[in-house]
Amino acid sequence: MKKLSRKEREFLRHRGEILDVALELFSKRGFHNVTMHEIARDSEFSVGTLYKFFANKEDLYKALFLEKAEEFSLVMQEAIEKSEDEMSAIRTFIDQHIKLFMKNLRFVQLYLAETRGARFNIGMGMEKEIRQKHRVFLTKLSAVFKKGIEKGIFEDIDPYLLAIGLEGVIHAFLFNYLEDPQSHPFDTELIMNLFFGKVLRNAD
Amino acid sequence: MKKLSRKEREFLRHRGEILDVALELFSKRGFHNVTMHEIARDSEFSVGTLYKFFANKEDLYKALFLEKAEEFSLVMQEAIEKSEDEMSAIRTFIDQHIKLFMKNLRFVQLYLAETRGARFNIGMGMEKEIRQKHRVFLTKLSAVFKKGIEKGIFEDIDPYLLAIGLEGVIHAFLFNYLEDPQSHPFDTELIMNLFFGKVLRNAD
Amino acid sequence: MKKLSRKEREFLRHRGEILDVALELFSKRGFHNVTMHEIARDSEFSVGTLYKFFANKEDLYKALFLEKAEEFSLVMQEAIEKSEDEMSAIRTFIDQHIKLFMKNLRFVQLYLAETRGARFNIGMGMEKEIRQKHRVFLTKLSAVFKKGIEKGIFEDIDPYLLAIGLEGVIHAFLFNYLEDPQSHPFDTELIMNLFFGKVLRNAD
Amino acid sequence: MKKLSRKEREFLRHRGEILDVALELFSKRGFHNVTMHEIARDSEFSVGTLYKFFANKEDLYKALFLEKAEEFSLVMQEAIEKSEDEMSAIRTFIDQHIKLFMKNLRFVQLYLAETRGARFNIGMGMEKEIRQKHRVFLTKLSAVFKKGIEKGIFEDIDPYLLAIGLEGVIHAFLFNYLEDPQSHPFDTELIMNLFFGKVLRNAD
DNA sequence: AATGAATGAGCATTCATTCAT
DNA sequence: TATGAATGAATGCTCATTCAT
Repeated sequence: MKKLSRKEREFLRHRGEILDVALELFSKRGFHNVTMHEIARDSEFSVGTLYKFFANKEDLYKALFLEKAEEFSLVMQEAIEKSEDEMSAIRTFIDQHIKLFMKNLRFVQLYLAETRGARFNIGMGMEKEIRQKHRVFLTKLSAVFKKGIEKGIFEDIDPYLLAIGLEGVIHAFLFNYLEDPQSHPFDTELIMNLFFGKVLRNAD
Repeated sequence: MKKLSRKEREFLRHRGEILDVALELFSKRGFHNVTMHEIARDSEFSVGTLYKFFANKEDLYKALFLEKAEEFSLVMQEAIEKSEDEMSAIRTFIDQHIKLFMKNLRFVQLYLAETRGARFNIGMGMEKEIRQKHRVFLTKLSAVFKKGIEKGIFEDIDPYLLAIGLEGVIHAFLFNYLEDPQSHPFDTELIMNLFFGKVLRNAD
Repeated sequence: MKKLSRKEREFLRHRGEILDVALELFSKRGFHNVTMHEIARDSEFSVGTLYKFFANKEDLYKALFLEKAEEFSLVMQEAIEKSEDEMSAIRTFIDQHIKLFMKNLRFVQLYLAETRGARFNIGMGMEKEIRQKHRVFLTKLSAVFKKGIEKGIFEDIDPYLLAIGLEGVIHAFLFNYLEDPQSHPFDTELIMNLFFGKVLRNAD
Repeated sequence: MKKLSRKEREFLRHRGEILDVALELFSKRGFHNVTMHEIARDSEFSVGTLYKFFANKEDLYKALFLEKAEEFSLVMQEAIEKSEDEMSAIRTFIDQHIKLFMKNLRFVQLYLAETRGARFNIGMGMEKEIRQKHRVFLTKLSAVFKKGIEKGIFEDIDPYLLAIGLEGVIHAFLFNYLEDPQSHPFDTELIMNLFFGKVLRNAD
C-alpha cells in the first residue's frame, strides 16, 4: 500500500526474525518453557531490543499467534467464498486447510494447542479473542453447510455442528501427521469420502 | 477387594481431596499458572503435606492425569469389547465417550489439552506415556473398523484413520460443548449419522 | 550411685540408642545434612519420641557432643593427674589420648571438626561452652609443663603454647589416620621423640 | 598479562566484592548458616546478580575456597622450593605460613575448618579436591624432610609424619591466635625451637 | 506414653523486565 | 538506538517442630 522507509522495512524485517525464532521455540517447548533470553540469543538480538518490539513476553506470543492465525483465517475464508457451489467450497476448504497447515507445521503445533489447549498459556487475555475469531470463522463455514441444506444437498443437521465436525476430522488427521508423519497418509478426497457418507458401505 | 485400615482410608481420602482441588485449578488455569501454595490453600492442607503425597508438582499433575486417563481408557475399551457387532461397538463407544466426558468436564479440559496441546506442560516426561497409551487405544478402536471392513460393513479406508476421525469429531463436539454448553446440542445418533454417511442427501 | 527404677534405666538406654545413631549420622554427614527423621528412622523411634528426649535438634547434638567430650576430658585429666612426674604425665596423656580416640573414631570426627571447625554447626550456643572447657583442659595440661619448666626439665617456653602444640601434633596425626588408616603409622614414642628435642633441656 | 576491557575488569571487581562479602559471612557462620539473600544484601547486589556470577550457593563457596587455597598453596610451595638448604626451607615455610595466615584471618577460619572439619559443608564435592591438593602439598613438604634425613640433618622419622606434625603445630598456634589474639604470642623461632629438638640430630 | 501426620517458616533459584551507558 | 547487567518478586521444595489420637 504505502511506501515504507528503509527504517520501517528494517524494523519489520527484524520483527519478523524475532517472531520466527519465537515460533520455533514456542512450538517446541510451549510458552512457559521458553525464556526471553533464549529468544534473544537465537534471534541474535539483545533482550532489551525484544522489548522495543513487544511490550512483554505475552505480547510477543500474542503477536506471533494472532498474526498468523489471521493469515490462516483469511486464506480459509477465501477458499470458502470464492467457490461456486457448496460442495466445491467444502472441498476447497479442506484442500487449502491441509496445504496451509502442511506449509506451517511449526505454527500448527501452536494452533492446535491453543484452539484446544484451553486456557493454558496466557491467562484469559488472548483466549477470548482467539475463540471469538474461531467462532466467526466456523459460522462462515457453517453458512456454506446451511445453504447446502437449504438447497437440499445436505441432510438437515445443525450446520454449525457440521462445521465443527469437519474441522475436528481435519485437525485430528493433521495432528496425527504431526506426531508421526510417515504413517497413515490422507488427502482431501479421503476426508470428503469420510465426511460425505462413504464409510458405511451398504448405506442405502 | 482388600480391607484398608482407617489410616490407609484416610490417606487415600486426603490424597483424593488434593487431587480434586488440583484438577479444579489445573483445568482452569493450566499447569504453569497454578502454584503449590494455591493447591495447599484450596485443599486446606499445608504445602508440606502436599509433598507427603506427591514427590513434586509434576508428580502431582501426572498422578492426576494418568489415573483418570487410565480409568477413561478402561471404560472406553470395555465399551468397544463387550459389544456384539462392529456397528453397535462404535455406537456404544460414542455413547460411553459422551457420557463419561459429560460427567468429568473438569478433567476433559485437561485431557483435550494434553492429547492435543503438544509438549507444553511437562517436558517429555508424561508426554510419551500419554501418547503411547492413546495410540494403543486408537489401535483397539481401529481393530473394530478393520473387522467391519473385512466383513464388508465399512468402506475400505485405513481403519486407524477412521478411528482418529471418529474421535476427532466427538472431541470437537465435546470441546464446543465445554465452551458453550447451551448451544448446538448433539447426541450419539447425530454422530452416528454424521459419521456413517448421512450428511450427503442423495448419497447414492 | 543411686538405684534406678526399670523406667529410668529404660529411659537412659533409649536415650543412649538415639545418641549412638545420631553420632553415626552426624559424624558421617555433619549437623546440617542429617534430618531428625533420619535419626528417628535409624534409631527405630518416632520423631515425636526424639523430642521427648531432647528439646530440639541442637540440643540433641549438644548432648551428644558435650557428654562424650566430658568423658574424654575426664579420662585425659586423670591421665595427667595421677602420674608421678611431669615426663610420664605427658607420656600417659599422649598414650591415653591416642587410645581413647582410636576407640571412638566416629566421635573424633565430630570432635576435631568442632574444636577447629570454628562456629559452623550451631550458632554460638555450644561454641563457647566447648571452647571454655577446652581452655580449662589445656590450662591443666600446661600446668604440667609449667611445673616441668620450674623443675628445669623443660625449656622455658610458654607452657600454654606447649600444651597447644602437643595437642596439635597429636590431632594432626589422628586426623591423618582417620583419612587414611593404612598409611603412616605412629605411636606415643614417636610423638615423644618428635616433641621432646629442644624442649627437653638436657638434650645436649 | 592480558589487557582486560572495562567490562571484564568491572566483572572481576564485582565478582571479587561478592566473594569478599561471602568470605566474611561464611567464615563467621559457616556454609549452612548464611543465606544467599544475606550475601546479596551485604554485597549490595541483588540475588539474581549473585547467580550471574556463580551457578549456585555451593559453587560460590567452592570458588571462594579453592581460589584462595590455590593461592596459599602456591606461596607455600615457593617458600619451600626456593630455599637453599632443608633447614632454611622449613624456616621459610613456617615464616610464610604465619605471615600469609595473619594477613588472611577470615579465610583461615574457613581453611582450618575445611581441612579438619570433615565432610561437613558440602557433600563430597569439593572435599576430595581439597584433600587431594593438601596431600600433594604435604608430600612436597615431606620431600624436604626426606632430603634432610638423607643428609643426616634430621632424625629418621617418617617424613610425611614430620610434615603433618609441623603443620599441626603451626595450625594449632594459629587457631589459638584466632580465638584469642592477645594471649600467647608465638613466632617462627619458637616453632623452630619446639620442633627441632630430637629431630635435629646434632642437637647434642 | 508414643506416634507420625500435619504444619509453615524459610531457603535456593529463576526469569520477566528495567534502565544506565 | 541498542545493549545486557542488574533487579527482585515469585515459586518449588525442605525439614524442624507440634499435637491430636
